[in-house]
Amino acid sequence: MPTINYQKKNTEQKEIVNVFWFRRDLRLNDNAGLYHCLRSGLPVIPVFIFDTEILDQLNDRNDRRVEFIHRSLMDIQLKLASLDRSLMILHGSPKSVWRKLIKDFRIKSVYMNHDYEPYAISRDNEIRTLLRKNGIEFHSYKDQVIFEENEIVRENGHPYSVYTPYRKKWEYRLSIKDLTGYPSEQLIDHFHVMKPEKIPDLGRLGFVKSGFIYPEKIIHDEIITDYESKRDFPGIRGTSGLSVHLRFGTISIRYLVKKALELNETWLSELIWREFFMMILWHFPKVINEPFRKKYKNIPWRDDPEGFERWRDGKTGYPIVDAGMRELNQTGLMHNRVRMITAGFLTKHLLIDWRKGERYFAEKLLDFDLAANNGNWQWAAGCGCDAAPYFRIFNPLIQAKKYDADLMYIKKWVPEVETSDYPSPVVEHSYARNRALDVYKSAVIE
DNA sequence: TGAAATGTTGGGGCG
DNA sequence: ACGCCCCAACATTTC
Repeated sequence: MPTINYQKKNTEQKEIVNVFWFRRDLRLNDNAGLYHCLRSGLPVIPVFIFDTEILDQLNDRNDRRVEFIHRSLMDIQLKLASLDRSLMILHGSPKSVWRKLIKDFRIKSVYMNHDYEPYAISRDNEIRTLLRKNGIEFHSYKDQVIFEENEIVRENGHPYSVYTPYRKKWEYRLSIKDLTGYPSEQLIDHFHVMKPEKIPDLGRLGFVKSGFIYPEKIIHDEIITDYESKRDFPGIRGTSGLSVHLRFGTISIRYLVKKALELNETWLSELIWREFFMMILWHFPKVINEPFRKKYKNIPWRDDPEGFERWRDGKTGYPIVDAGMRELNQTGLMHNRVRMITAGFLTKHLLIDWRKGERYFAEKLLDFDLAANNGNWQWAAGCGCDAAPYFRIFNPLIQAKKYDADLMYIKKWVPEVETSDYPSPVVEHSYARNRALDVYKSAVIE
């Protein structure tokens, strides 16, 4: 029998481990990839990488998302520490960090969950190649969505570009097994025993605290049940407020869909919109830079730095628009109806390129998700798949009257609204409306 | 997930 | 009682 001498001296004492890589799935319970990893039979080292490729691009050192991630990691760490386990927090480019991990540990397999954005796909391809070169297995699982890009397609195999038939097929395809949870939390003792590592504070990551309020992770059944009747009123608590938890995976989509089936069909539909836009981005990554519908590509957007600034700072002179922008600036969130109104205002009333608004939301939104943000901005601009026709223009005064009649929302964010300090409208509504109609009409190729 | 413009209807005031 | 006008309310079309 031949002797295989495969152990190098410096790895001789090292235990073989598997690694789980946390990314957009910052939770211990019902986590598909984590579950499979913990069942692998080897001790598991959980890692998170503060990716400098992403962090270095953030303009603001006061970024609520970094703080949200930081807080979520602390929650995980607290739980692990109570069992003498530890999350490993690393900082650097994924490639350099993985090179180091490969050196420091004797890794058999690396587990993670699929991540679908273009950057994540290329990052994961690179890491997969690196691991493979080093003889390490790579396992990735569906976890972030119920159905992936190719699971809900038309009869001819092509992707949908209209929401309603997509939703119908999605609901038709859904079965109990798609919602089965992964009891990863019950396997916590399969993590490698190690001394709990201290999580570096935000300052060491180059960020500052923002006076950030962690959005609650509680599902209030009554809010979901009353969703249709209350969701359009920004002055009351009518939406679930769970978007950020979906964004970072601090809550499981399978659990939320189960709740939706129990409580409210319309709310389920919102969860399906999320997968619809993810599917669109996956199949048509060009939408990041271009309108989904080509015939909208020649709209002569106005160059209007002052208008943009007034929109950005919540000083347009339209109370509902200003309230929304100030809510965004102050909290990192904005009520969904108001997102539609503010996006419509920038694209239609100011005729400013939707990409500028998209970029601003991307910078500010705590729940920022590339697919949803892009899809919804294109919807507002009229150039997206299944978008509102361009001539559906919101009147910000009517919207305010309909959805914030008592000024609860407006007064909260624009306290000076009824005083002389409040600016006059940046542009008169009916003038702006007609201008938008004219410009779109002559620029859209029919 | 719109709003404005235009058309229609019907009740009531009034000659 | 009747026709005419006004106008609110609702419906339809248009952007």
